[in-house]
Parts: sequence; structure tokens; C-alpha cells
Amino acid sequence: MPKIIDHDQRRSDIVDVTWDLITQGGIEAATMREIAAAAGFANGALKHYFPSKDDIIEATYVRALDMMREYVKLDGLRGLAALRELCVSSMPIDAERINAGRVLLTFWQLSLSNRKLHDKYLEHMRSWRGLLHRYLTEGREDGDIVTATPDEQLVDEVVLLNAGANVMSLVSGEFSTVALQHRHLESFLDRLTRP
Amino acid sequence: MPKIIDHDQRRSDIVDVTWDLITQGGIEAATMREIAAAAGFANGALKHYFPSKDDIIEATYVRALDMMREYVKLDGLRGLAALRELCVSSMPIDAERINAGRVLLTFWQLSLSNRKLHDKYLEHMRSWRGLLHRYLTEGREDGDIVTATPDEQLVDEVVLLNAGANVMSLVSGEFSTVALQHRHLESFLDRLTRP
DNA sequence: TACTTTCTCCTACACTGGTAGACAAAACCA
DNA sequence: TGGTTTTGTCTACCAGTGTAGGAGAAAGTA
Repeated sequence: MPKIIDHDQRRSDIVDVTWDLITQGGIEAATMREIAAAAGFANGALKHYFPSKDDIIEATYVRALDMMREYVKLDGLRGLAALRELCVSSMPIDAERINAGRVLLTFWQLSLSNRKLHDKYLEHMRSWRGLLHRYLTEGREDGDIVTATPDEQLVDEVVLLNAGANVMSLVSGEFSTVALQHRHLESFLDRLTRP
Repeated sequence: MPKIIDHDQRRSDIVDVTWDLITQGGIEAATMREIAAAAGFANGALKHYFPSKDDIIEATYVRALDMMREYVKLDGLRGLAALRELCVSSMPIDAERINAGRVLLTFWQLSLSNRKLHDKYLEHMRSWRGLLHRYLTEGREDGDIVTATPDEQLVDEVVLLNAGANVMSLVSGEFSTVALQHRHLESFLDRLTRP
């Protein structure tokens, strides 16, 4: 019997390395040779864990979407409080999240010519928007949220602000600061509580 | 004397073609051979008009930024009216502008590893934000804009909404519709007129 | 018509990418 | 200890890429 390797762990390590490469040098830096070298292997070693490069990329994409979910800690929260937590923790407010934004930017582009990635993103959006809708509804039930603006518009506004913040924190971070992001969110949340 | 060619016209044609290729297949589709073929030439014909591929890409980038400026028709407008025009016409509200968003998405990514492109974008942002600031100031002078929210925050909100809309119209256009974009802007502009 | 300059095409070159396959190394079981 | 199967290395291949250079075509002038 041969050497025993935890394949899932290996795959996870490879995705870690791919993530870092994309973070630092974009998708162009994530070549098979680079990924293998950064993971401490020679060129052909990855093939036992991923059939092709596309599979590595896809796994890294899934990691990015999962990570956005993991940031959110909603233990027991509901309504307006949950909404606040969801919004704050999905904005690019620290170095790690800004890196995640870079990965996201990469995959937005890839998903425009890759149906599988695109479908994954749509599913992610559906679930994220679903959460936002739910907390808005709860907030209205609790009487905390009383604005006349329809929920659909509110949800979309959060999504646009989030996507915009992810882009701008990368591309013009000297203008779109973290402090401004917090102000945007406070302004948004404040509006919810007024008719 | 040889055949007379308008070099500027040629360069413009080449940029047109490159634009279309990026629009349809992303930056990967814009290879020298593809660009030449789509422009009706053979491989080596481009070299008389652009020294290298990077120069074609850069020229296409400049075109993208110029296009965003050209959309805006501010004949004689000032203050709140000018602000409205500036906001509306820079959102991805039709097919052509959505295509421009795709080009923008490509260049956001490129500018992360290309100082020259990055500087160009920062300059563009500076001028765009400057315009927004100016119209906000005028609007306050005219008494149309009375909100207590500071201008810096308002400017950044427009920028984030715009960037987010550009991304989302490409990646999840079925959620972030053009109708919603108009609603976001109306909501934003309406807020300016209230304390 | 002949000449000169520009433009265009074609081929080639150096390089990089993903992928496949042969072979060596390692590790566990009998 | 020996054998078997996985794991890892190395080399090679093929398809692309940007770029350079040379040969020919085109076009205007003398």
C-alpha cells in the first residue's frame, strides 16, 4: 500500500496557494507551474488532485464565495441587527477582505465567458439577496424598518454599494476609504428607520 | 510617393476593433492576430501604427475613459440639474454603456498590475469626482441641495453605485435592472433636497 | 514608364502555457 | 524483506502568443 495523503487537505492547500497568487498577481500569475512551485511541488504533481487547471480555478472560486459567507456571524441576530451585521461584514473593510475583492474581480471577468462560474455566482447572489430580503422583512415586522422604499430597491442598493466598494478599494482606495464605507452603511441603515 | 494613409484614422479603427473584441470575448480574445484579422489586415500590418500590443491596449483604455466623458451632455447646465445629467448618463443604462462596463471591468483588472493604466484611471477619477463636487457646491449655492450629508460622502456614494451598477449589469443583470438604477438615482437625488 | 516610398503579407523565431506520459521514489502490508 | 500502489519529478509535445524581418504590392511623382 502506498503513501497515504489526505486528498481533500491537499486540494485545499492548492486552492490556498492559487488564491494567494491571484491576490498578488491576478489570474495571469496563476499558471500551473507557478501554483505547483508555490505549493512546493513540481509541475505534474497537481494532476493527482485536480484533473485540469479549470478545476483548480473553479475550486478557488468556490472558496471565494464561501469566504464571503463565513465572514458573516449571525448568531441569533434577526431583523435590523442582522441586516447591519450582514452588510458590514461583507464590505471590504480590512486587508483580507480587500484581497477577497481582488479575487472577486478576477472571477467576475472569468464568469463572463464561463457558464459554470457564472451559474455559481448567480446562485450566490440569489442566496445573498434572499438573506437581505429576509432581514428586511423581519425588520419591518419588528417595527424597526419603516421606510417607504421597496425592499427590492434596498437589496439592490446594498449589492451595488458592496460591488462598487470592492472595486474602488482596489482601484482607487485613496478616494474610497474604509471610513467612507462605514458612513455609507450608517446612512443607509439610518434611512431604513425613517418613513 | 507612396500610398497615403491617415495614421490617426487607422489607429482609431484598430482601437474600435480591439474594443469590440474585448466587449465580446474579454481581454483574452484581443490577440494581435485577432485584432489584425478583425480590422481586415494580416498579422504584421499593425506595427506601422502601434509599436507594440501594450500601446493598442493603452489606446483602447483611453478610448473607454473618453467615452464615459462623451456621454455627458452638460450644455449650460449647472448645480442639481447638471449633477442629475452627469449621474444618469454615466450609468450602464443601455447596451452600449453596458459594453463600456465590460471594457472597464477588463481595465480595472489590468490597472492592478500596470502602473501606467492605473495612473490614467486615477486621473480620470480625480476629474470625475471634481465635477461631482463642483455641481454639489453649485447646487448648495442655488439652494437646491440642502442635505447635511457631507459632499465627500455624496461623491463617493455616486462612484460606488456607478461601479457597482457596471459590474452587476454584466454579471447579474437579471437582478440589477436598468429600472432599479433609475430608482437608485432618483432616491439619491431626492435625498439631496431634504435636510 | 520608371522610381521611390510606404504599406501589406507571410514566415519565422523565441517564449510560455496546459497537458500527457515515462520513470523514480516513497510507504505501507504481507 | 519484497511487492504493490500511490505520489512526485522530469521531459516532451503541441498550441498559442508577441515580435521581427524580408519580400512583394501599391501608389503617387517625374
